[in-house]
Amino acid sequence: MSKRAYHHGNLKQELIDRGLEFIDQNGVESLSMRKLAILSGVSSAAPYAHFKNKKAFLSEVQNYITEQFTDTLQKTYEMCNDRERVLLELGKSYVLFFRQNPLFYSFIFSHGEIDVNYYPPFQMFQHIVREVLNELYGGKIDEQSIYNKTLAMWAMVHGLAQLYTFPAFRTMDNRNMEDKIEDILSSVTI
Amino acid sequence: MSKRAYHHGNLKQELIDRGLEFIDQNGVESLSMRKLAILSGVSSAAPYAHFKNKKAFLSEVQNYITEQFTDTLQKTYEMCNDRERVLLELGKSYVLFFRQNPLFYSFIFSHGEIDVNYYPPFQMFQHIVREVLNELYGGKIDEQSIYNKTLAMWAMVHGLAQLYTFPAFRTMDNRNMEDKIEDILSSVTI
DNA sequence: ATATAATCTTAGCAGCGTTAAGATTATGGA
DNA sequence: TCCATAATCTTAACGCTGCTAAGATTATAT
Repeated sequence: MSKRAYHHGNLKQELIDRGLEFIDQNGVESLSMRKLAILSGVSSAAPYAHFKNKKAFLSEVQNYITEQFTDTLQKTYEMCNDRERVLLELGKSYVLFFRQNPLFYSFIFSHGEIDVNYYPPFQMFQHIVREVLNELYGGKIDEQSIYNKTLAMWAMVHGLAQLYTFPAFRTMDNRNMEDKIEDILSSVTI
Repeated sequence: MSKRAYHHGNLKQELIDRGLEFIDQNGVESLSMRKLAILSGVSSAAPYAHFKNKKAFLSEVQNYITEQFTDTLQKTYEMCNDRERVLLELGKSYVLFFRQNPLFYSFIFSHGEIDVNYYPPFQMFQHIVREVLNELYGGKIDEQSIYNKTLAMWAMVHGLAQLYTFPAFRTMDNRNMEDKIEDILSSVTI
């Protein structure tokens, strides 16, 4: 594992980690495989022993972020005992994740490869909306209505998440933000 | 104006037009100034007589698209006589614009330069939400509540617009889509 | 111990954004 | 109408990029 070793020992993971860091600070646009390689103390062609091409590399970084994101939402869901507030808390968690790392948002969602119906964060919304509606109106809600309301709520939260990645919203501190997000989300009703 | 003229005559506009076309078909990622120049029948350095750099060029294309988008929304607003449906129609118009040109969405919104408070489409939402609330609850609505509901509605529509640019939603025909969008948007209430 | 596979370096290709220097053409004032 | 100047274009070049081929080095598995 010495610095002068011919074999790096952990290059693949280091490239991913440095990629994450770079995207977080500078965005994908200016990321280059060569820079990442040099940063990792390795020649500029070395990454191609681990990734087919740049696209495949970025795809792995995307998956990594998506996992972190999903875990964050999952923890929020598990930590919330008040069933009336779970949708609100999930929304706040969703928005805050991308506010903390604004450049992740466009990196993840700009290359349109996700199928929403199988996207874990969306499925979580679906699960919760069903819970909420069941509690409100009993068991007699049709599936179409659940799906529509899920889409509506998810779209609102998702749109708000993008909104808060815009520069005009970067000055706020997080305390204020949480309250504002809550006010916005609770200004409409399912 | 002949093809062999040393001076193109209309290069700046042709570059923008071809840029629009290229982004619409292939996305920004694979756009290069050199290709655009060749496509326009001109040497690869010619564009730099009209644009400071690639970023400035893309910025002009962005503005062009945003103008078209704003005009589309404006026309929808003017054509809708039923005041109870104007918010719904605006939302549908918003979503459909980017569904017709999905690659425009990420191109416009992925580089986070817009200030929502001065973004014409957002201002239109604000205007309409104020109208609707005035009609519903009279003139006694506080500004904060209007702003929150505007953000909520805009975020929902904006998020839905992104949703419908994803591949999984590209198979639907437009008739079905309009109905579905309407169902989704009207599944929540202000 | 040795064959094989994995990992890395070096060198090089074509394409990119951009600039400098110079050629060509349009424009406005004498 | 002529001409200086500005606008527009070409050619050539720089350093950067993604990526590949060929070969060097090291790990692994029999």
